[in-house]
Amino acid sequence: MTSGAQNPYPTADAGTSHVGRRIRSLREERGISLSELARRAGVGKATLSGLENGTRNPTLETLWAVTAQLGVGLASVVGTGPVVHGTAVQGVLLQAFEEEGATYELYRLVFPAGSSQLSPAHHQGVTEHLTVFAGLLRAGPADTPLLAGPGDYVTWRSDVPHTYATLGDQDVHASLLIRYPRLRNGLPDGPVREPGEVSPRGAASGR
Amino acid sequence: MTSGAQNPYPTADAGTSHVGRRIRSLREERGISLSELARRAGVGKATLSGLENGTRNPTLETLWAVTAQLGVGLASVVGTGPVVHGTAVQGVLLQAFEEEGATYELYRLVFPAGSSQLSPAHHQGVTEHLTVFAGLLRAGPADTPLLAGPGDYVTWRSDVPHTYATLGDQDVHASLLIRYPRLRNGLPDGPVREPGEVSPRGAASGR
DNA sequence: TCGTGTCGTTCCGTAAACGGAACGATCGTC
DNA sequence: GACGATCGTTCCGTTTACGGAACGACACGA
Repeated sequence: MTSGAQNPYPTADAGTSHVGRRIRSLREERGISLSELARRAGVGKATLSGLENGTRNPTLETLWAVTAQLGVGLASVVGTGPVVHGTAVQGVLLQAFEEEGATYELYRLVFPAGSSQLSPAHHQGVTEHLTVFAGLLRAGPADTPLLAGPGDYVTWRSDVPHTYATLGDQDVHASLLIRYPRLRNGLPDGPVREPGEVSPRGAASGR
Repeated sequence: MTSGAQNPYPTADAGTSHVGRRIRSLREERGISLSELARRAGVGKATLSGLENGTRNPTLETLWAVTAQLGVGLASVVGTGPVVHGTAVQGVLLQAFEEEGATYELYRLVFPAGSSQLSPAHHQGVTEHLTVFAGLLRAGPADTPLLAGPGDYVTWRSDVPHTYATLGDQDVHASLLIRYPRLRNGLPDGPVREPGEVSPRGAASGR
């Protein structure tokens, strides 16, 4: 891998240097020197120096050793996640859960007012579960989108193309839970329940 | 770094293989083969095979290339964060924010009923901001801890040793925001406001 | 002024992560 | 059953990230 050939990451090449800056920042906040951190983490000064300056392409093990000494998780230095569905929507992955029958990914989404977004079909059996916090959003399968306002919960099967479009002049804030069922000989386990409906505000609230 | 010599990570050695399992899992959920993912990500099949099986110690660039093709952030495969303060409390870093004057780290904490925890002093100027969701918790400076119930918000300067102890027979769920002010010639900028008080429930609610 | 200590960077030989190719295994298809 | 395609693993030469040592820059005391 000479250069980030086809890395679609927003700050692909700046990625390494961003991690370096973040680590240097964390280290300086804690008031310890490069030499000291290198000693504590059990890595060479050359390694840490190159890492902080973005001139090296560090190893997972190196990153673990360093971030553990800084008392933070690796996740906090590599950024929280990528943009989910293209350009209009800004979304970051907050957390991923791995359960017996499926993997869940929780995203925080912000749709700028007036934006719309078409997302291609996911793999079979994948479902999306969206809760709107603010604004008005029309989302769901491209042919039969659903309308959701603050507090509303919508869900649909995302193995077909689906859309997101804001209504009104307000930014839309929402959380999106994507469920990837574990494949069993090519066919997914059934979803939690049959999606394709709208729960009025509060009905799907956890607490 | 021959072996995870002094890596205090809970699953230090299992870390690499955990990342590999997670990536394999994500790949299989999407129904694409190892060869195909390697091709799309622009990495060698040998690299991806070794990565998924935990027999290699992948590079940051490799991880980026692969996770980007899987449509997830690097953070989602390396786990969300480390245990915060030792053994009793289970805590994961949800997100880290980098602002002009300070860095913030947001943790999700669960204290098992009956547990208590002593945490050493942080660097000067560091403050902790804790919101209790469920249960009853006594937390704060070791000499003058504060009491907080569901909905309560407590804050203190953590440049002295501080404690956490549950009250009652209920697990305590809470969020903890740690603020690391940026150092200016060795001295931190002032904290947001003078901490050391308790806000009654609701007073500090974000939403 | 001259040590003396520590800072972060650079140099260098070694270990290992990298990509490409070859490999056996497993599936459909004829 | 033989063939072809593709699966994931293993082998191998090249590239490069690694730790240790040497380096100049700077701060502090004698």
